[in-house]
Amino acid sequence: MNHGGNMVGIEDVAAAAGVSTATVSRAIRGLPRVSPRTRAKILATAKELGYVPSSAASRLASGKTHTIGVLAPYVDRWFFGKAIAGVDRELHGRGYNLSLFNLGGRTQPRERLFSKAMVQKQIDALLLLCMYLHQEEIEDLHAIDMPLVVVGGPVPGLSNVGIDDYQAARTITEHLIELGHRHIALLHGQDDSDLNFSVPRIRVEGFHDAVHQAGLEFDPDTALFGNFTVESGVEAMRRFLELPAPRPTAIVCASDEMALGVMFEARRHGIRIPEELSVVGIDGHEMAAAVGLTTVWQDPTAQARRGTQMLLAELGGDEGAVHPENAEQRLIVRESTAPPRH
Amino acid sequence: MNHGGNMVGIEDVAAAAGVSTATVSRAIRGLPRVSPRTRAKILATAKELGYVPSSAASRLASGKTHTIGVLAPYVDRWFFGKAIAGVDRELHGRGYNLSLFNLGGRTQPRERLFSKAMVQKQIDALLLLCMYLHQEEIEDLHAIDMPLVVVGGPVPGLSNVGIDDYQAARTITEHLIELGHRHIALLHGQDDSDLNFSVPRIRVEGFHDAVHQAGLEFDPDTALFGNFTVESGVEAMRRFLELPAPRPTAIVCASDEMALGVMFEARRHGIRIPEELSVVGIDGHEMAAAVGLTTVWQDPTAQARRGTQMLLAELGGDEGAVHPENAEQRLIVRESTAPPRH
DNA sequence: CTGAAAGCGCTAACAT
DNA sequence: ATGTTAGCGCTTTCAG
Repeated sequence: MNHGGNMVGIEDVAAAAGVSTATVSRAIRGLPRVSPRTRAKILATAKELGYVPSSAASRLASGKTHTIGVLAPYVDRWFFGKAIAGVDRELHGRGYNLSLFNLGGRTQPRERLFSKAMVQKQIDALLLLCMYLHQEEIEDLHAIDMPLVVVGGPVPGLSNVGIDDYQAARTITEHLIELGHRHIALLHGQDDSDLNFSVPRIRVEGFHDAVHQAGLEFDPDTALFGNFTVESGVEAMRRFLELPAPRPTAIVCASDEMALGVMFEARRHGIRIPEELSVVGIDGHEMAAAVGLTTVWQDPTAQARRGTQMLLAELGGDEGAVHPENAEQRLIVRESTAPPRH
Repeated sequence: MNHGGNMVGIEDVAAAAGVSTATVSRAIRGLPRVSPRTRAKILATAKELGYVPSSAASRLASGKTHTIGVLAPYVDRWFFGKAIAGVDRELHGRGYNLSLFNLGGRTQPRERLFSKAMVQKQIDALLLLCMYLHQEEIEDLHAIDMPLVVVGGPVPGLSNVGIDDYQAARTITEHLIELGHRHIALLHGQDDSDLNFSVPRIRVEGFHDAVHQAGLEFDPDTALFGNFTVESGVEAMRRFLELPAPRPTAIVCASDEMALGVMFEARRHGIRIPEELSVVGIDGHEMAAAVGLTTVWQDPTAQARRGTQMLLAELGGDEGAVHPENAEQRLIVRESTAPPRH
């Protein structure tokens, strides 16, 4: 253990092992063209000396940062937390670092983070978590010259891994229809600025199509809005309760978090679920299971891992590794849905 | 916009502006000793040429990475997600990067991440999110030669910013006692390996002291265990229901997430809260508000921001900036608590 | 399979 | 206030 001062460098190892720095470099990075014996010796002395390569020097010389950037609009929300965990799990152990860029929900007044150069010099590849994007940001993204994948909602022109949101919304809505519901309310998920954030819109489309194809009508007055949070679900339920009778017998929420808010507030008002109101969500939040919410399950962690694998493969020279891919989703019927009473 | 190939370097800017690279460097970094005129000119040409400094070169030459490392046991749990968001918010705009090291809950078989050199070469400072630590890891931490702060539970010998967990547990327990409860159950928060993870233990102590000082006795049979997740709260409630009568009239949970699980499962079994059972938690989870859970609120985001500020100040030359600091906490009484019936 | 040497693109004295 | 000049510690041809 040598303290503070002069960290041991590659030259020290080279000298101690009686070889050149070039050989040490190859040996340590597991490159070929090093005899087993020399490699063993080098590795041994390196460990003995407590040598750790300077990533800064390595970056400069090689041009590789061994860092993956993750751009997320939030980190403290279900989908994003799960996804970030997935990226990390995939990176960990492969010697890659995870650099987190959290846009903190700020929408308008955010600098052009993607500006080619700014990001390009810090990371080898970018994983974008689904979010709203301004037109110019999308353009910047297209201009970025490095492996790039988006996890979650689709972004025009970019490869993404995620569920089929349209189908998810249809599935969950049809479940309600099959149970006999004819009057269904919708809690839109609408983010701060959804100019190009397609997930909310796509889910809504799935809902509408399911309703219309069943020959039902959607009463625009029963369209509620929320921003994907539990709180907004609570508020939406308050507004729902003010709707004139006959009220819808079911409500489809664009996310589990909002659905949970709806359920909580319903209970608070003594409305029994599912007897008086059926509630469904989309996502597969752990709490959804705990409260018995019927939903379409998805696994953001797995999606993020998949996206990361693609990025890594592409970096490893496997061209075309990054490509659009649909993720697993599954209807899970629990106790928040039942036939309407009438 | 020049594509791919040769990124413009500091020399290009220097040449174009008719100055030396040293001056360009100073100008761009906002250092003194540059006349306003030259600086303006340099900034202009830099922007015009689309120049962005190579962070790799800068790191190598200066020894500073402008990156803060965040070590977290989880990223997809309430406290951690909130905290990471806080760090990022503080870093963003100050030109610092956030490098996330997620231990993914793996406890035993994890390499010595803190190994001085390994981490030291990649970051300027470290923010540790409260978690269990093995003895040797604590030692490694002490050996690390850079600003270091822990957010959340205290770690022996290290500065931390967080709430007084002992007091939080006492407060919430005394609330129950004041309401008249004499028979109180406890849902311990116990992580995978809590050898040195003091938060659970400290909260339990607060609970016990409150109970004993009120002249009450704690029935060891009513000690339940969970791992801070909602699911574990659900399971704990199932075990609670198997307790022989007379059952406790209240239960204090070491975290809101567990308390939520308890509430959900209680409802499922038709147990009315608070009439038949009072439930309390600790944390201030958003959902706690939605379901009316009485709790001791805290703000992990603010704590993390504070910790980050200390780190940044210390890096800025402000020695002693990093120091232990208690964070705000507050009892929030909602609808999950009431006097016992009897 | 191994070594020599030229950078990678900045920063930091030290001069001027 | 500005320029000169060594490096920072690796990686990478190119030889041998």
